[in-house]
Order: sequence, then structure tokens, then C-alpha cells
Amino acid sequence: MANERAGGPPRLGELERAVMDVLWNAPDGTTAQEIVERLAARDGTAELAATTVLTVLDRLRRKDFVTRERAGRAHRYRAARTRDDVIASSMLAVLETTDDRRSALVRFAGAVSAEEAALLREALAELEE
Amino acid sequence: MANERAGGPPRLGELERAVMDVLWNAPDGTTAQEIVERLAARDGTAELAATTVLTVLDRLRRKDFVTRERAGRAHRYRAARTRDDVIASSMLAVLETTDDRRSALVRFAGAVSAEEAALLREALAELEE
DNA sequence: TAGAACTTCTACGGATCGTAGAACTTTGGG
DNA sequence: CCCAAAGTTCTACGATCCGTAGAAGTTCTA
Repeated sequence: MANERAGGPPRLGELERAVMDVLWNAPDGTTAQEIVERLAARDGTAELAATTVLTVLDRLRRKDFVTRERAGRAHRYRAARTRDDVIASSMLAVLETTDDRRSALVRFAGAVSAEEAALLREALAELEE
Repeated sequence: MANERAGGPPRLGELERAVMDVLWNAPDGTTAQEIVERLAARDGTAELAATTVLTVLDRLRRKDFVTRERAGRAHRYRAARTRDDVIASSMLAVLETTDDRRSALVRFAGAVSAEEAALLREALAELEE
């Protein structure tokens, strides 16, 4: 009965996120092996064991962040959701933890950088047409 | 070396959030005992042990979500940050997990209700002056 | 068909969180 | 001024999540 995690979308750990980043940069999908290499290259660290990445991919699959299909003897993995979708719905999930969404949004608007404010304005303007 | 949690603000568990909700509804602060009672009343469940709530309050204090001051032999606890502040900065933290904030924001803008979009526009407009 | 490549199974250790008893501290009432 | 009650800190345990990876099983391809 200890920990329910009940609401909200599943959170991603650090490695899980890193793997998603690789997948998001590979629109046609990649193999586990390639993910191992890219992670090592990106961070300049030693390669992780292949099984480590496979475990993570499996967890991501369970969370519906990743799909895969056979490709030779390996699988080809690809992101099931776009990065934007994940980010936006995650932001929305946070927003939904308050009753007073209005004032949270006002506060949010005030908290973003000038740059981001400009981007948001643009985004909102596009919607208006 | 297992779990770093590195970036971003500390996450709140379910009970931690529930306690914050009570505190946010008590601008002048409240005692641990009262939190116990309010939680039970709110959820219609049995009262938690006082120590349970005190433990949670202590963890929240460590995370700088809560402050307290002596009041007789007890303490008076109060929220250190407003709800809006927590929500907004948490949303911002999510946003910052992508390089392409532009498209994430576009997506986000498209996901909020029309009223909320209008609200955001207003808020941003005020900032512009 | 055998070895290589890949995947699943199993597992462990650290962290966080819900939960709460035990032990300790403070203080108000007598 | 001292004691019992109220409150707090200490300690702890089990569940879950995540990073990590060996062992065992499966499946191609040469």
C-alpha cells in the first residue's frame, strides 16, 4: 500500500530520457546497439552494456514511449510519441495539479524568459487565425 | 552511482502534495495536528499517525517547501512557496528538458483551452510594456 | 547447423516515499 | 520546581523506480 504513483503520466529517469533523445533524433528508428554507441559518443563516456540499454528500452515500451519492429535478428526501435507531445502533455499534467489554473498560468507567463515569452506569443498568435 | 536525480526541482509524492494543499489553504500556517485532521476530513479516511505527517513536514522542510516557527510547544508550519510558484517553475523545468522549446510551446499552446490561451495572451501582453 | 547476435529473465543497490513506533525534548499546570 | 502530556526527532521498514548488468534463452545468417 506504500507508493501508488496514481495520477499523471509516467516519469522518465535520466537514462530513459537520454535514450528517448537518441530516438527522437532518429526518425526512422535505430537499433539498441546504435543507441549504445550514440550515448557513449554523446557523453564521451564508456559504452554501457547492451543489456542495460535493452532493459531501458523495454521499460520505455511498457510506458508506451517506444515501439519496435523486427529488423533482421534485431529490433528497430522508434519513439512512439514526439518530444513535443511528451513535453506539452507533461507541462499540462503539472498544470492540472492545481484548481486555479488561471493564476498558475499567469505566473508561468511571468516566469518564462523573454525569449520564451516571445515564442509563446507567436505560438498563441498562430492559433488565433 | 545508481540514481542521481540531478536536474530539476524536487518532486513531491502524493502525501507530500496533499500536505502542501492543506498548507496552501492556511495562509497563516497551521499545526501538524491540524493537518492530520484536515487530511482525514478531506479524504474521509482514518487519521494518519501524527508522526507520519511530521515526517512528511520534515521532508518538505528539507526541500524548502515549508518553513515553521515555534508556537507554544508545537510548531506552526507554513508553505514557503506559493502554489503558483511551484507549478510555474515545475512547468518551466519540464520545458527546459528540450532544446526545441519553440515547438514544445506551440504544442502546449494548442493543448490548453481557448480561455486559457486568451489568459496567457493577456498575461504576456502585460509583460511587454 | 553452429556460432554470433540479440532479447528476455533475473537481480541488486541506491533513492524516494508512505507509514509509523520509540525515544527524546519541551513546556504548561499544579 | 517538577511531572505528565504534547510535540518532535530518530530510526526503520516495505514498496516502487531506476541504473546497471550477468545468465540464460531465442533466432538468424553464413
